[in-house]
Amino acid sequence: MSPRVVDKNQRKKEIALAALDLFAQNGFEATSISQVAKSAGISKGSIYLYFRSKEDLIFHAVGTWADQIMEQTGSEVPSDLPPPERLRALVHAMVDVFLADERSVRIGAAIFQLFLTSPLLLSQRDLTREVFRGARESIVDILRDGVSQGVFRPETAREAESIAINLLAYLDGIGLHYYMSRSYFDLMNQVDLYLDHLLPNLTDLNRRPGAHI
Amino acid sequence: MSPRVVDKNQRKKEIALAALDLFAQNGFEATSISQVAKSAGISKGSIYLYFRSKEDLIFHAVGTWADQIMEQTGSEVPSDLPPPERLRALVHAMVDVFLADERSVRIGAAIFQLFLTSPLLLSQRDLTREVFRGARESIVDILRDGVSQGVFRPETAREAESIAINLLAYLDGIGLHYYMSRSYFDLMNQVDLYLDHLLPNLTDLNRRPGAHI
DNA sequence: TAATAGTGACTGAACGGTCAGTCATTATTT
DNA sequence: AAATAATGACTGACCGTTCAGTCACTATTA
Repeated sequence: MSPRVVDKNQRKKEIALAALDLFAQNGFEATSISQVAKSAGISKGSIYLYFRSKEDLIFHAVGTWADQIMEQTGSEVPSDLPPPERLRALVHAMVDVFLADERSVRIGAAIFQLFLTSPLLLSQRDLTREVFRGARESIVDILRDGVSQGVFRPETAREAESIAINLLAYLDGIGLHYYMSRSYFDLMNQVDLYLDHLLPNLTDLNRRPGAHI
Repeated sequence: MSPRVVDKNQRKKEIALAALDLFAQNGFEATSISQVAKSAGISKGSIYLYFRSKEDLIFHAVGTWADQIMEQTGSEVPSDLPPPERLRALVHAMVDVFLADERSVRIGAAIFQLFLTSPLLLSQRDLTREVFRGARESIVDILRDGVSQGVFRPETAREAESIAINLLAYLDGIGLHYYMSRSYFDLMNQVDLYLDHLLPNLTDLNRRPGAHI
């Protein structure tokens, strides 16, 4: 029935990954379909055998990227550590997987801008929000775990969501700043400083909140 | 002998401001000169009487925006407060001026991406780095001031630069996340939580660093 | 005052180039 | 032969940029 058989899904993924590299280098708009085709070693027309439009290609490229990030981060954190160290290990894994790879930061920045400028494009199935939700839940789990073990202050459970939101926002911010002013500061040192300032607030059982003013 | 005279600089600023709105909405690349001309109420050709190129227009638009931001932020912080409250006031001012205005966050995000994808374009006179430097120095000044007044721990002086870097990175990150998932969390609450977790580390004179693990 | 000459702001058509997307054709398999 | 995969020339739209010409206004002249 059918001649030369190609694994459509596999090929789709290959093209998406080739596209992802170009997107990371030049952004979505500045990357042309012709470039993607050349980089993937196929013709321009063939792209449209696998993707309905450039928008569709962007969507799938971002999707495969998000999958990779989620997979890698999750598999790097040992689950038998005490909560404070587990939190640190998770953050380090996030930095290793996401922030230490310039390509990922570039893609992240491009996605951010896409979100801000044309919300309709990605918000339909909002993939990236899924990524953030996964990361946020991992952090909240550790915090709640620490409270029930008596290692973290009880208030931490109530603030867990907000703490996670701040932590993830910080990581994105420091990643952007890092690649804007390369070699200006040490990325991991900054991240550890953040944790050094955060953790005492969670562990010091005697500290009264708001006592600093 | 002489025809109608317009204030070239004034007109230039008007066009730049009109362009800025479009840039904030659609990003730099997706905004065409025709759109800018239409929005500014002049013809396409006239743009090139005031700017050498689109790149030149982008540069001036970002410049006027940066000037506005710097001006507004600086003028909002009373200088006679004790350092901890002064730091909080400065951060609040930054949030008010920069983060509470969606347009500014959008422009910021666009600049970030421009930096990452085509560093040559803006890095020539790197305006935005100037903005960050100004903000960073304001924070460092407050921290050093607090140490010499005996309100902040002596170590704070040594860490001042790193603390400022983290704070600014956090603010950018939380701003981006805020406008990505609108109405999901309260911006100022999150920022105050960050400060609540930071300030005790600066003020508690008895705390030993790194004692949390 | 009235006519005119001189000026720079401004215009919009046009240009070369690039883009996303299409489709008639060819290559490769069963 | 039949069916599908793959191609790349092609299209129309739009881009940034240019430029010859127009216009509104003013200074000078009569």
